[in-house]
Amino acid sequence: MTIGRPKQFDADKVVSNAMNQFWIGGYFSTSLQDLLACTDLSKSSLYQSFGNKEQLFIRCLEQYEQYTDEMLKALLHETDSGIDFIRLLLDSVIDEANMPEPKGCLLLNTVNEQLGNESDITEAVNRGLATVKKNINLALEQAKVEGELSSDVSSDQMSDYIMTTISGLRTFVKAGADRSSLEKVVDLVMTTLK
Amino acid sequence: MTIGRPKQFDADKVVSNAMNQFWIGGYFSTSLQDLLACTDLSKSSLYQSFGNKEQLFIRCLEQYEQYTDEMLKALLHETDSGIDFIRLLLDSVIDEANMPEPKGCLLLNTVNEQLGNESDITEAVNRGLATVKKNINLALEQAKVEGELSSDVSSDQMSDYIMTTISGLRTFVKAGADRSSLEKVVDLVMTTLK
DNA sequence: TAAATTATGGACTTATCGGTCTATAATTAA
DNA sequence: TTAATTATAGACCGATAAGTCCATAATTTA
Repeated sequence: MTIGRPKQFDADKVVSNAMNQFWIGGYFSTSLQDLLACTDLSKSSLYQSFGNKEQLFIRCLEQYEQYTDEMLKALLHETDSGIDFIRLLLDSVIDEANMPEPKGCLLLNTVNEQLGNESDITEAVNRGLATVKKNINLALEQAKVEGELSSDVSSDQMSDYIMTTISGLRTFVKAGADRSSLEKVVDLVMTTLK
Repeated sequence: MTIGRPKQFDADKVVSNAMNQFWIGGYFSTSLQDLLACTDLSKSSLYQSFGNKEQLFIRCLEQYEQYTDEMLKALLHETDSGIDFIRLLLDSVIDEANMPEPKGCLLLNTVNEQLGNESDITEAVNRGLATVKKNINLALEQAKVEGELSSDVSSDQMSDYIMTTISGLRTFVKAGADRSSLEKVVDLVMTTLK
């Protein structure tokens, strides 16, 4: 048994709250004050339990990766076809259009923050993006089996392409683009999948 | 004639230097100290001549828009076909891949900074993006005239699509993606243009 | 040369940043 | 009940942020 006062908080819940704050505000703009407020932790507890802002952020990125992985796997599982999965994915991206403050994707947001030489963060982000890509790859492979996608095309190349378009769409959602114009872009992207 | 000591600096040159600093570091992370260093201005001169950081930034965005517009017009003029222009444009985007610190596009960088309610900045960014899109649109119209692009496709829709892919490519350049994989994505994008 | 005008240098202000440290409260096993 | 251990609150720190202000230097016209 461990000796001493037990933790007064659930670490996963703390990370979850911090993750949402980082998601909304970004790494740089999220202050320690913000983190203390959304986690209901004291400064000492946060530093003692999570090290510092950067280490907490990395835990948030890892939790985000895990959540996203689960979400994508569930979506693929409940979708009839791999192509439909891609379509649903792209639609979900532009669902944020015309919303007051679209959050986008925490991983892509972080890439675009240009954090420079914070290599630990960069690595966590790239692990997360690789996980997303893997799920897209799975969907494309499934589409090939289903005969909806030519087996000639490289799933790897195509999943890079889908990732790229998702990223672009997310940026234009943030730029305030109309949903209707983004829908037309999605239509065009989907024509590539055949 | 104006009375008093004349300005000791060229305003356009100051804006140009500041623009480069913002381009490298982003709006948020570029401090007044950085701006004073790269412009060789004193704090008083900067505030007296340019108002504040935000107003200076907006002038930088406008200069960036102007430079980019000139650059794109020149490129289109010296390119044989509208399709070649698009290809060259996409290639130039991924030319930054595997470079130590890719700067990307100042306008897209700014969108991704999520500056919230700084509406003057948002407007300047969207003006700039509209200018870029207009040039892409011109190239697509030219491609139609040249018979390289079906007149059935909507240039407006297609230029939104090209803008989206450029944005996505820029993000993945920053994420450290290989040039070779990005080239394959560009190949896939180009197949849409026919 | 004098008066008017503008540019400039730099001290100063207020706020906030991430992070440290110490004293104390809480909880455990023995 | 005591000793060990951990959690917590909050004062404190140095650095830096954007921005203000005033005295002074420079240049003009008259």
